[in-house]
Amino acid sequence: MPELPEVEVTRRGILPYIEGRKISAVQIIDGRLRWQVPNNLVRILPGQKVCSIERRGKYLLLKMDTGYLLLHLGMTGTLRVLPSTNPLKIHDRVTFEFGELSLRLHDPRKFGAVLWHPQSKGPIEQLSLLQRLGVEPFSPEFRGELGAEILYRLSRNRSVSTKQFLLAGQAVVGVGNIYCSESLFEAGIHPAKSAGKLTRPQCARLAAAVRLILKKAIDAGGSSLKDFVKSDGEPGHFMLQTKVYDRKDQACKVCKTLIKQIAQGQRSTYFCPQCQKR
DNA sequence: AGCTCAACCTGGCTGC
DNA sequence: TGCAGCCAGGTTGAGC
Repeated sequence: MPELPEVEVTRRGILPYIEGRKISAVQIIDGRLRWQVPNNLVRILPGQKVCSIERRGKYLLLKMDTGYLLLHLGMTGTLRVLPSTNPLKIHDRVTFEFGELSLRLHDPRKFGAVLWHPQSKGPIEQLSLLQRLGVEPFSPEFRGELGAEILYRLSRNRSVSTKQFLLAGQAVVGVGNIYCSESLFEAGIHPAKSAGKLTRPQCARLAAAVRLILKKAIDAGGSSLKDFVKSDGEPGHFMLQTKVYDRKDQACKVCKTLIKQIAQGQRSTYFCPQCQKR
């Protein structure tokens, strides 16, 4: 689930309950995530206030009094705010207590991450994990022609497919496997086209498509926010109605041609061979 | 530098 | 039913 829209919806969902509040306790139920969750969080975090909750790519950045708490949802992570009296569920990995409320990271596949970046190590932007990320799709730097220019410039002399170029997030962040297929369809670009051969008009269409698809997905998820605090159960699935993703052998919603599925870099790509051209 | 691919994990579905 | 095999929303890092 967690591509940029889902992470952003999560950020907005937990914000009203967590921002400005102090952590009272931390429990690491199973810290063997992508990287080992630092054990000292249990000691460091209690008493610290969540000053703000920001997002960079698919990372959530909780600004604390003495540093940043970085959270990543990986492939299967969810963050929920629950009454702290609720019992832990299987696959709950870390729980942050805020008095009567708990913020819980639930992550069956354990590809998520919980990291600590103390103020003493400098600005969060200098963290190598964040430094290699492309620009934010909704930032001024990616608005209008600037977005097209970034895609065009960074794709020059690249032999990888446009699908892999976009998914890598070096140019623009947040486009995961689902929204990558959807964005390429929206832009009418064949996923196997070499990134280096993208024309300027194609880059312009792709930049616009990325902004549109991600925005639509965020808007669709926003409607589920009112139910963000639940005693039990999963957050409602708010994935955008897809035009190509997971629609192999189904009719294209535009031209009725059958949607194709191919593998690119060990990931599935879906596209319409009629609507999307090299 | 850029590309490909294995690896990290668990669960759910398909097909025998 | 049981079980093997395959697939899944992300990202790093090794090896070429």
